[in-house]
Amino acid sequence: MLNAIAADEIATHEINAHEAYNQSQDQRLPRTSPMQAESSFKVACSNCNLRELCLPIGLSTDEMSKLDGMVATRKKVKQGGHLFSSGDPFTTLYAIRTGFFKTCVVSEDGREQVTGFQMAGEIMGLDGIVSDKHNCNAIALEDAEVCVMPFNHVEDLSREIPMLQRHVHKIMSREIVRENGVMMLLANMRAEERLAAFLLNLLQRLHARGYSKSELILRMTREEIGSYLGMKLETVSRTFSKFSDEGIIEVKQKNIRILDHEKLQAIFNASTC
Amino acid sequence: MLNAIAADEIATHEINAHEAYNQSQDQRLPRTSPMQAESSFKVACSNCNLRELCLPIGLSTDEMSKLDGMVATRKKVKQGGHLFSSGDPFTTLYAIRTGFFKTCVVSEDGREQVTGFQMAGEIMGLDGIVSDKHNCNAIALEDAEVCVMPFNHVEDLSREIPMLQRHVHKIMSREIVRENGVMMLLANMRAEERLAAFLLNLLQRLHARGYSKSELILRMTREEIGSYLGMKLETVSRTFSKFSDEGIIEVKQKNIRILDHEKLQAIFNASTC
DNA sequence: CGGACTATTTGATATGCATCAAGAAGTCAT
DNA sequence: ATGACTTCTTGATGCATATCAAATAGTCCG
Repeated sequence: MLNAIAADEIATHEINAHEAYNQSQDQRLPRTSPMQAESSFKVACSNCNLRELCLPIGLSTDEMSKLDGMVATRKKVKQGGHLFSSGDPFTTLYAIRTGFFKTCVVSEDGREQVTGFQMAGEIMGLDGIVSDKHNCNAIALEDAEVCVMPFNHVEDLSREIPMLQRHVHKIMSREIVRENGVMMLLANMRAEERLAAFLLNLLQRLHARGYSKSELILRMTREEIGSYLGMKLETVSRTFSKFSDEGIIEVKQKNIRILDHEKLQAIFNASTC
Repeated sequence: MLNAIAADEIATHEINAHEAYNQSQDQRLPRTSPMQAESSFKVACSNCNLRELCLPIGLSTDEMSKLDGMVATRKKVKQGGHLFSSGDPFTTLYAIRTGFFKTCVVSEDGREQVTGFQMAGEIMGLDGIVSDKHNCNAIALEDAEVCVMPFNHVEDLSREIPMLQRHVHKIMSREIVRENGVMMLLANMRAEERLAAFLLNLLQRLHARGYSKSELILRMTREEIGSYLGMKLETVSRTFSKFSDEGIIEVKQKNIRILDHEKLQAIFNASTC
């Protein structure tokens, strides 16, 4: 049933991330860590507290040390900055360490279609593999840092470490399944259902990273939400207001508090029953 | 610009297929070949006249003979039959040899969202990798035959043959990019633009397989088209009629003849300018 | 061939969301 | 803090497509 699809596939971006993060909630995102001079520290996946999100689990220490060669370097991107742009030559994948991104395609006249929002532990750049150049823009919605993983390193290591090979395949498959879910959302759901699905998806992904299930800060504008969900910003705003009137959520600008998770879920489920 | 995206990515499903097929148009699809007892012949990619669609180009004969182990067997699917269903354990990918498929997700009450249409040379089953079970149904829209490629064979061979590894990555990336295009179509375009995009996409893929650029037979119903394009079957029908009235196409049931390719392209471009 | 079914077309009407518009709230830079 | 800018909210109206309905065409099978 659609519900199952949505709960598992639309909404779930990460496997095992949940468990991993329940263990160490208070050291979760070192966004405000005093150590800012990362370049002087060794860039090592083996010490990274996001490795449960990015990497396969159960690697031997030997394999793990090989993997440390995968990330060539790190890169910071300021809010509003482009990590890569459509047409850029594709050479590397990126894993988000901190921050929040959107990926989008922009037409000549400036209209944009947001194709996804990405957060810590998620991989960007997969769209570039097919034609050796990027197919979309990746723009930071807040100051961010990413791990730069040259794609031929990834491929070389994948041939040596079958578990990594499988992991890469799963990441790509997951993106395919996610987009399947978005297609369904765009083709079949009404505005309220879309927004409910969107919020539930964000909540779940954030929860897997140790954040609250009942509160979130939107990093994107109403217009960007609308673009992603195939509706106009006014409709996004109205729908937020409607949810607010009905006591389902509390909206204070970009701060959203979930007052009635069940009802939100019910609105989303409505589309499937 | 959107046009470029659409022309290259929404519309293009295959690379190099075009060139390959211009060379040997008359032996293209052996659908009506007298040799029906395939099981008695060796299943070998190296002799397959679809290999330019499925496989990387430029392999050595040594690599090519290794590859012959990739396809374990072939499988026939009758019109209306399921190649696989949502929830089935995932073990293999499938390459279409002959016939035409749709992939879709179905909700409990029977409503379906078509997520794609697949034809000869295209790969199905990628959605199953992430969770080791299939995430959608693959249903034959006409009698079909597929090559069964156990996924662990594919992974084993990928580690030995870097060009195959890259090829597998490209196929998955292409699917991601295709779905990006569909998202844009669903979120931004109006009915006429969607149908124009759909027809142009089919025409291009068929042309790459040696078929006419100005004629096609729809293997799917209006309802299936509508599901894919996020519109109701009545709207699909009306839009066909409109195109017909305007002299852009000629519609005889499932037979479509393109009378004014330029105009069709212009309708599609309209969405991007 | 004939009957039952499915698929398609076309018309009339309803509706959800887009569009247009204007003001309010929030943010940023000086 | 002040003004300029962006983002957001809310209202009024219009339109594209959905919905409901019925007739026609095509297909399948005994």
